[in-house]
Amino acid sequence: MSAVNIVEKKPAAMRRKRADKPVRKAVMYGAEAQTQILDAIDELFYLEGARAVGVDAVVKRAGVNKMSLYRQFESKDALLLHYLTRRQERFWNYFGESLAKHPGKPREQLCQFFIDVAERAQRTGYRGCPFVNLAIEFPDSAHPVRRVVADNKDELMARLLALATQAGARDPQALANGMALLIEGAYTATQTYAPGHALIAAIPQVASSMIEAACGKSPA
Amino acid sequence: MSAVNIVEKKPAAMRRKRADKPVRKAVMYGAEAQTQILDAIDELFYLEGARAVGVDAVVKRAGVNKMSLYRQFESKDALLLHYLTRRQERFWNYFGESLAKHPGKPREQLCQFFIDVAERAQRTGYRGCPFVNLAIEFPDSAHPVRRVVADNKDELMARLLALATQAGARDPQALANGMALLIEGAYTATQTYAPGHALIAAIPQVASSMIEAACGKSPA
DNA sequence: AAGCACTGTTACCGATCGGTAACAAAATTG
DNA sequence: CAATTTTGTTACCGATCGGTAACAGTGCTT
Repeated sequence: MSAVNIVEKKPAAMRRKRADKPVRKAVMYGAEAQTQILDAIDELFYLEGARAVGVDAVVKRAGVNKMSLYRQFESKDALLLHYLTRRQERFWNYFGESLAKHPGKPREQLCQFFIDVAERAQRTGYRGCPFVNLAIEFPDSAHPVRRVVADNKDELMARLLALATQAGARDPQALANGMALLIEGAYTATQTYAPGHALIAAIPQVASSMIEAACGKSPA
Repeated sequence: MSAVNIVEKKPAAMRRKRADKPVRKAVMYGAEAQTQILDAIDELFYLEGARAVGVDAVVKRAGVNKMSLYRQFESKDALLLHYLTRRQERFWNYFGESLAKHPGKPREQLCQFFIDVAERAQRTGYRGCPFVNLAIEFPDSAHPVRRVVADNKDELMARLLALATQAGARDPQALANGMALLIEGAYTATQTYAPGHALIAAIPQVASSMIEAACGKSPA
């Protein structure tokens, strides 16, 4: 649980059989195992927590053998980093989708992101922000996953600052700070407050009030 | 890790020896072990995480024998609840101290709480909100610790609503929601953003802006 | 056909998890 | 004093942790 290597040991046999003779059993099974493992950890680590889920649970869920896992990935730490990269892709997809709903309207874009977060938070199986969860599950700030989390948050802050500037905020950095804290708070509140608490539904209103206060009444 | 019992198995021998004859070795050692265990978990669970710390680490830190622990406490779950109650006392102490700095001035009281949170967050060994951490470490919302956490947050929300009302907010519930989200965000940001990030120092400003926007310019 | 690279499977490693049985010494009780 | 309760200690329980050695089967390449 310490060494790190984001890349797999081998690119795995990707070549197909010569023609389409009946595929017997084995070839390029490694790549298949890899995708099934990635799918398994994406779900298990998120839903049950990275610490709570052992590799035995992963291989069972993925339907592969433990050795098949360790031939594709260096260690559980490597699994964690793969999990993080996939979750990161998903996050920026969400972020981009929210913004795409209001092209050229930064204020509406910011608001929409909170609307969408609040909406996802109501869905069953929602477990908050995977980065937040990992950061808290691994208290040692020197752990490799913590760096990835911090990088993600830095990138988020940069995007927020850009949006706040475009939105015409009087103090863009102040608004970006407020948005950032609100986002972390929204994620966490979904886990600390009782399920279905009214606070979650109120997230978009709090955000839009903050934006309005920072930019002025009329949409610039 | 499932059954719960907040009370100890036995109140433990609290009676002293007849006079003050030389205390040989054993009597009322149980109570002493109890306090040392409570001190140990208060530190270990917070700093390293409740899941990561095993009972062996607890007894080692407490300087007691494992059987001494299990004669005082039912299970590790019981330890968790004791840990929570102590942390809860501490939290409300902090909360009360912040408010006591500005008696009768709810706006300043609210601001002060954020100032003090941000100050504590800079201290070494700060690991965020113990309730947040426990909620995330135990994904199962049916786990006993989750109820305690939810209760704590409900109580916090009630206090915030009272303060927001006293502060003369136009929409007290809206301000209380904002404060609640900001608090969760502040706690979490200390763990997700890189150590010493400027965002943490900016917490009080964000809070005071929000309060000002909700109450109006002049201190009512 | 031979050699090689990779596969799946089993069985295992030492360490740690939460928790306990059992016993001897000590202190309290009568 | 004798009897009982509480103490400290050791050794252990089955389960799970992350990780691996070893081997037989399979397909590809030459």
